[in-house]
Amino acid sequence: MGRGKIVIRRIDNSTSRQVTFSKRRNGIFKKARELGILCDAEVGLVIFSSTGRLYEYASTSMKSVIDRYGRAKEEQQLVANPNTELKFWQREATSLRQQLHNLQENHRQLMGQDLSGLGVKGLQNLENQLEMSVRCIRTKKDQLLVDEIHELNRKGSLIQQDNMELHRKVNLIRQENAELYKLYEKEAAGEVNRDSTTPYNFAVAENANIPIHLELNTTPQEHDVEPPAAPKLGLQLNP
Amino acid sequence: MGRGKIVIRRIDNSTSRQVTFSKRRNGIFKKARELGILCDAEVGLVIFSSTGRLYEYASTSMKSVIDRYGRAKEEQQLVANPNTELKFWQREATSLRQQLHNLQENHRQLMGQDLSGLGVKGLQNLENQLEMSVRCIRTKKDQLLVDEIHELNRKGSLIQQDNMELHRKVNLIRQENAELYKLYEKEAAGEVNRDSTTPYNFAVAENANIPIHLELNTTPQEHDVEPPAAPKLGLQLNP
DNA sequence: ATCTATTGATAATC
DNA sequence: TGATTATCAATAGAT
Repeated sequence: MGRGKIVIRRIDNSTSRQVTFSKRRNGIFKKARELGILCDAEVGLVIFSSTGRLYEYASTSMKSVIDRYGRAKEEQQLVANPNTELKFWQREATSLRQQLHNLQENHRQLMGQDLSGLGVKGLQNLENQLEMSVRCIRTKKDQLLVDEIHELNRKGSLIQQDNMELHRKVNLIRQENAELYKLYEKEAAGEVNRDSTTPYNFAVAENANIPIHLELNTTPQEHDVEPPAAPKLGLQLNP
Repeated sequence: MGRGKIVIRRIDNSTSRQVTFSKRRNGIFKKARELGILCDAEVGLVIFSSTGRLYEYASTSMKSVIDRYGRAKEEQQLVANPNTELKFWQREATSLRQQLHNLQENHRQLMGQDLSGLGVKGLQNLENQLEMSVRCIRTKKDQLLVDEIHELNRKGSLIQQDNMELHRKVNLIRQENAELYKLYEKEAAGEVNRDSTTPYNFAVAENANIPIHLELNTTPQEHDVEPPAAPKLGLQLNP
């Protein structure tokens, strides 16, 4: 792949050799990277130039690659100490990596990707599973909304009770005042001179006839597994 | 560098991924070998496939490369100090466990379980994601079914053509026979004595009027992303 | 470094 | 898998 064909043998000219080294080094690093990404592989590449310089590429980390290599080849003599605990953790990591890999595959399929390995049957199963999930989630969501509505209704009820209580008290006080007012008028008519100052200012009746009418919908929303329409958010009032 | 350009991202289809892995693995090994020879370099290449299989190439020996690498990086303590090594693996396991845990949680939620940590907003997101997944899966499944129907229709068309061809031939032969029969009758009536044996037995007309009528639905199913109803499986005939 | 004519690698296909 | 080929990518050689 160049202006001319070449035979694969050591390039004598040191300049050409270095130039070729540079070009091909970049090429092979690119290839290594692409292989790692395209094929989901762990790749480690170490190159020492003829001048002794080190160039390296690793899709994960060189340490990870070399360690994994050592384990794969069962050459733990690289790790002079055949430590049982060390082995334990290495096996643990391997196992976890495997689980992670499986779960990732599963996860991708649940996300609707990477479906090429599945037939109609498998896709049907997946679809059913997802629909079941959606039902669960909808149920949960609806439950939350219903709970919220109940809570709001409960608070509303309390407030309404308070309100009625206050209303009752207001009425009582109003009556009381009305009576006091009558008493005062009578006294003022009989004895005008005894006390000309008006100690109290009765300004009660003006607020007495507000029609307080707040009724909360306290009947709970029926909680179907699949409600015919999405429940409306918020407190619902029946005026 | 192939029939079509590709983008460098993980290949979804696991078969293609493996095929590509095989080809590119060979390619990169060849490149590594050539680089080593042409440029007088020491090269070490380690590849773990996504299934965990190890492939390796070293211009000298992998041990030599790794040792030299270790010396070059002056990280021999990683291999020498079992304590550091142990800690590394413990951290590795912790990290993997964490990833696994996150993914498992996510996975359970995608399966409609363990939804208690989510609010209405989160549930809505989850629901949307799942519905997107279901759409992907349905699209894929429908495509498979539609392909199957097309294939059946194609085969049906071929058979029908065969059938019509045969029908045409039968008619030709029937005509021929009818003419031969007339010829024979004429001869038998005019020269009764010359040849009294009947050499042929014409029994043709009885099968000639079978009404062959087989029409296949050759119009392809429209392939909407979201078909209004699930397509019916199998070959559809228009009688 | 940069530029191309070429060879080489490989994606798609069977 | 293993071959085949149309294409794209890498690179040898020149500048």
